[in-house]
Amino acid sequence: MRVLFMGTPDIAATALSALLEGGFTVVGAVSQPDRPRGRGMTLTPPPVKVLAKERGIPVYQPESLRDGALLPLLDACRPDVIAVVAYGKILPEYVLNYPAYGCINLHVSLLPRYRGAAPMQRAIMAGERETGVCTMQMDAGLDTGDVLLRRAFPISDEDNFETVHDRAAEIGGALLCETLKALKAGTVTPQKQDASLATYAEKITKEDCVLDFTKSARVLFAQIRGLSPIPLSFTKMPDGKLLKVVSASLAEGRGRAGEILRAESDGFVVACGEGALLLRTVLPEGKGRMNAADLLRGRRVNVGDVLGNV
RNA sequence: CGCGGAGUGGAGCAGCCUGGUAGCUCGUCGGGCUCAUAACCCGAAGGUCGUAGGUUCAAAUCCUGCCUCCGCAA
Repeated sequence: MRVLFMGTPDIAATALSALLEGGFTVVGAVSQPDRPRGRGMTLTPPPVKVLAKERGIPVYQPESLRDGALLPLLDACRPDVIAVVAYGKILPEYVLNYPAYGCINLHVSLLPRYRGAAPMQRAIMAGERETGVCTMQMDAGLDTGDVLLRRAFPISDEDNFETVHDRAAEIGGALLCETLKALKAGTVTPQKQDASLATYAEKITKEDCVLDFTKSARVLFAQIRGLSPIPLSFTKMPDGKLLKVVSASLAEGRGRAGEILRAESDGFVVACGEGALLLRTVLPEGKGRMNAADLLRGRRVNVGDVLGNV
C-alpha cells in the first residue's frame, strides 16, 4: 500500500514515525512551508519535514492546495491512501477523492465530541476524565467523516496537555497503522458520527489563557493543566507583570479571589472563588520557569498580595 | 537585523542610574530552645559579581566586544 503522508507538527511526526516502523511504504510527505519561528524569527522547518528528510522521503510544502496544486504530486506518487495528521489546511475534494482508499485522518478526541483545532486542550480544560484518538474517513466537513477505529484513554489530575499529547501521539500512531492494515484487509466498518452529539474544540486564544480567580479552584485547575506547558495560563502580579502558571494543585483556604494566602515549601496558595490553588511552578514575565516558592523568596510577590487584580 | 528581560555564594532576588566595606528572603552545616515543628534563637561555611578588554587612584557598578540563558510575538 502506497501511503502519502500529510502533517506538520510534532504529533504528526510521531505518527509518521509509527508508519515507517510499521513497514508502510510512505511515498511522500506533505507539510506546511517553513515558517519564521522562535527568537530572531529563524526560518524553521516543521517536524514532519525534518523526519521525512532524515528517512529519505520526498517532502512537499505547497503554500496552497487550491486549483489542483497537488495534482502533479498525486500523479507522481500514485498513493493508495493519504494519511493526514494535523496538517493544518483543509483538503479540497480533488485530494480527498484521489486515492482508492481516500484520506484517513487521525484526530485526538472521542468523536463526535471535540471536533476541530484544540481537542486535547479543550477536553482537559473541561475537566473530562477521558479522551481518546480516532481515525476517520475524511469527507468535506471539519472532522465529520465516518469513524474507522477509536481508542479511549483516561485523563487524571496529574495529566496536562503535554502528557495527554504524548500519550495521544503514541496511541494514535499505533491506531493509524492498525487502521491502514484493516482498510486493506477490508475488516473495518465505518461508523457514522452522531452529529447531534458533536462539540467543537475552538482554537486556543489568549483570552482562554486568562486565569479568573473568581472561578472555582477545580475549574482553574483544569484550565492550568489544559494549557500547560503550551501556551500556559496566566495572571498578573501586583506590579502589573505577567505571571504564567505552569503547574498547580488543589489546596485548602479561603480569602479574596486571587489573594495569596500563605507560603508553602513548594509554592504558595491562592484563594479562588471556591476553594484554593497551590501554585507550584510559575513563569514570571521575562524570566524562566521557577518554583513558585522562589517567587516569594525573591520578594516579587508577598503573602497578602492579590493576583490578577490589575 | 521582529520586541524585550537576565547572567551576583546552593535557590530566588537587591545593589548598577548618582564608581569606593558583598546586602535581602531562603537553603546548607553546627549549637540552643521546645512535647513538637517547613516554628523560634545563636553561630558558621560558601561568591574570580558570565567572559575579554577599556576608562579610573579605585569597577558588580561606566564604555566596547564576545558567550550563555529566558519571556513575548510568530
